[in-house]
Amino acid sequence: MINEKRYRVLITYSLFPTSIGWCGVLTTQRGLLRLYAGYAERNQLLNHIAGAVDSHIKKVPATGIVIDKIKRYCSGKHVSFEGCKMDWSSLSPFQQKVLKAALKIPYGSVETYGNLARTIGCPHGSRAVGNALAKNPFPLVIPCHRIIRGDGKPGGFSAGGGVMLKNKLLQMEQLSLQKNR
DNA sequence: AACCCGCCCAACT
DNA sequence: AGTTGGGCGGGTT
Repeated sequence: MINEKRYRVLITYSLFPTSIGWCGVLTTQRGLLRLYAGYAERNQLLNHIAGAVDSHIKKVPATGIVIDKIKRYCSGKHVSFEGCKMDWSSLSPFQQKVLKAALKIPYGSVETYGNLARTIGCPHGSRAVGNALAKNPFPLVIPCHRIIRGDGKPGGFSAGGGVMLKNKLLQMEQLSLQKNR
């Protein structure tokens, strides 16, 4: 449960619609705390956030560099999220390792769970990698949708929208690259 | 410490 | 196209 007292910081939230559904961010002064993406209804997203947060948090306008990038990414642009400040404080060392490795997968390309496990020095940890990615607090920004199964199937996707959204994002990235060739 | 689960994988059938 | 056993981190009791 997300709690301002535990984090010892103020948390604010913003909601905004995109072409892949309603998105939202939770932010502290340390940076991005949570990112939600792909909700069909604004209220679904609101309920989800309300269920994850243990205190009253302040709503702020959906502006700023990160939100801007998310909006541009969702509209099919080739966006780099490099330089986005994120609050990693609630994540285990293993999860941080997995997510930071995932961050290096370039726009428009994919990697398998097994290969990612190998690159972080955990050769038989594919399933553990999947577990860590399932709890990715920053979908889109950390492109967990670019990690697929070894047999070519998409695998799972726990962010709003599920595997449908995962496929849509991959397709969107392919299309964007083809256009700019 | 034991137990269970999960965005998996390779090697089978 | 299913099934099986292995493998791993993390949460729960």
